Formats: sequence, C-alpha cells, structure tokens
Amino acid sequence: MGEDGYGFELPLLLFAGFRTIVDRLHAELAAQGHPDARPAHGFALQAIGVRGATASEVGRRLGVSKQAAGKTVDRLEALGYVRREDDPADARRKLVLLTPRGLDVLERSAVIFEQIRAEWAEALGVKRVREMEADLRTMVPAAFFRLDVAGWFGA
Amino acid sequence: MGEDGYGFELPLLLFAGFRTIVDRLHAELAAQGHPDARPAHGFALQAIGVRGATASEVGRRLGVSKQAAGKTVDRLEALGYVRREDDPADARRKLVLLTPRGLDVLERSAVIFEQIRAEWAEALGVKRVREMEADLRTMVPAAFFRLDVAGWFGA
DNA sequence: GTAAACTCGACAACGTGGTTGACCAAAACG
DNA sequence: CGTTTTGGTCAACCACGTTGTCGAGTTTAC
Repeated sequence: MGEDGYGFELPLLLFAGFRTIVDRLHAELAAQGHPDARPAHGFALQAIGVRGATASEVGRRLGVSKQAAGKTVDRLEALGYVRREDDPADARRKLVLLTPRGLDVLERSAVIFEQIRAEWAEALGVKRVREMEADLRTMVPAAFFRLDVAGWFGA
Repeated sequence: MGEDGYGFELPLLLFAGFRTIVDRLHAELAAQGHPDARPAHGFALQAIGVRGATASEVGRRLGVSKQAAGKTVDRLEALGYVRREDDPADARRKLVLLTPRGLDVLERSAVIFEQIRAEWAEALGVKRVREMEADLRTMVPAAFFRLDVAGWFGA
C-alpha cells in the first residue's frame, strides 16, 4: 500500500462526487415542479433528444436492450415527459418525442448543472475543475456514452 | 452556458471514471476466481469488515434499510462470501462474518485498486491524482464516508 | 420487578432498471 | 418472389431498493 492511502478511495470519491451532483440536481428539480424525475429519465431524455428517436435507437445510444429502453419510455410517457407517434414512413417504428414538459426538465437540468459546476469552480478554482475534467477524459474510454445505470442511484 | 461546454459533462465524467475503475476491478476479479462478485458486494463486504457485523449495522453503514442489507447478505451467503452466526450474548442478533473467500475478494480488490490508481498516477502524474482526490473530498459531504475503513485486514 | 419502549431479523408486497427468449408485422434485400 | 433483418411487445426472471408488519428478545423507566 502506498503512502497515499487505500486504493478504494479514488473510485469511492468519484462515485461520491457523481452522487453529490445528481442528488443536488434532483433536489432542485423537485423544487421546480419535477418531483418524479429520476436520474435514468435524464439519460433517456437526452438520448431521445429534441428530434425524437425510436425506443430501439434509445437502447442503442444508452447501451441497453430495446426492451429496457421501451420500459423506460413507458415510464416517461406515464409521467408526461414524452409521447409516442406512429412513423408514417415506416409502419414498424414508433417515434418517441419530447413533450413541452420533457423539454422543460432537460433545460432546467442543464441550468442546474451549470450552477453546480460554477459552485465547484468557486470552491476549487476554475483551473482545478478544468484539470479534473481533462484528467477524467484522459482516463475514460472514448466510447463512454454507455450508461447502464441500474442500481447506482438511491430511491 | 459557459465556454467550457454543457454542465452534463462533469457528472458524466465522474460517473464514467467510477465505472471505468469498477469495470476494470471486476474484470480482474473474474480472472482471479471471483466471476460472480458484483460492485454492491464489495461495498457490503467492506461494511461487514473483518470483525463482522449484523445486517442492521451493515444497513446503517451503507445508508440503506436493514431489509435491503439483509437481502444483500443473503446473496453474499449464497456465494460463499459470508456466513451467519448466532450471537451468544444477544439472541436477537445474527453476526455476519467473512469467510476466507470473502476475505480473499476484499484483499484482491485492495491490490487491484492500488494497481489502477498507480496507472492513473503514471498517466496523469501523482500530483494531479492527489489533487483530484483532495478536490473531491472538499466537494463531497462527509456522509459518504460512512464505510468503516479502519481495520480492513485486521490492522 | 414489571410495563413500556426499543431493536433485530424476517416476511410480504411492491417499484425501478436491467436481462433473455419468443413472436408478429413490416421493411429491406437477394 | 422468398428470405433476412428490424421494431415493438409480451413474459419470465434477476438485482437492489423501498414500506409496512410482526414476534421475539433486550433495555429502559418507573
């Protein structure tokens, strides 16, 4: 063991940092009219995007099965964040589209994330935050758009 | 939005960094005779510790309900990582104790985490890794350090 | 010393986010 | 054409979490 402490600290700190930000985000979202939004919803809504996507496409973008993506879309639909629409050009496809409410939660999330990052920059210095982001980009495989987030968030 | 990009990047990078390390850990563990080990097991085994603990204590240390902790202990028991033993001093309690196999996976995890951290230090510089850890410690609430680290290997 | 309060472990029901496998209808391809 | 691929859905299952309930055992208060 090195002088820097036990090895599990680094992954634990990374996870704790992530959870700290995500928990803050959802506390803010709850206070801004989105009490039922969950982390997985944000990932899915981003994968859907303003131009819409099919459930299968969402699954591929998130690195999960089309069935899992379909169930997530079901929940988003029940919460009013997306709607489904038949694709006139392909009778198999059902386009998933953001509702105004879905767009709202995405926009608010972006604003809140910016606020949190600004707080980190104020506490640590902009340079240190930028270095942290750059270092993480160096160490993370490029194709990390794959999320597979199950179980990593609290209730 | 600042010039640094969208706010989603920082939490996504933290999560990606965590996942990158944890995925590496479990690939190594699988190659070293622990193919069924999962991330949640590692957290639970740490919470149990070499001196053992009850399911309720594990739940408190991990910040989950005693029922959830009990179910995780069930799985660890089925995998041979822990055993349960009646507490002669308190007929309500059932002590959860690491088996030799449970201790083995903990020890191997510590070694692998050290290797991964050394790789990060080689790629980024020891100073930058230390700064990252220090910065994260600054930004993360102390509640995330509930895991009882002292006495990991009987120390 | 006994009654009340608390704690532990267990059971049940449920929610969320995943997985495979199977299947049909529609599209794409030979 | 017929064959293969693709999109959506249903069903069963798993991992991990939640509340609520409950009996048995231990503490605490009076």
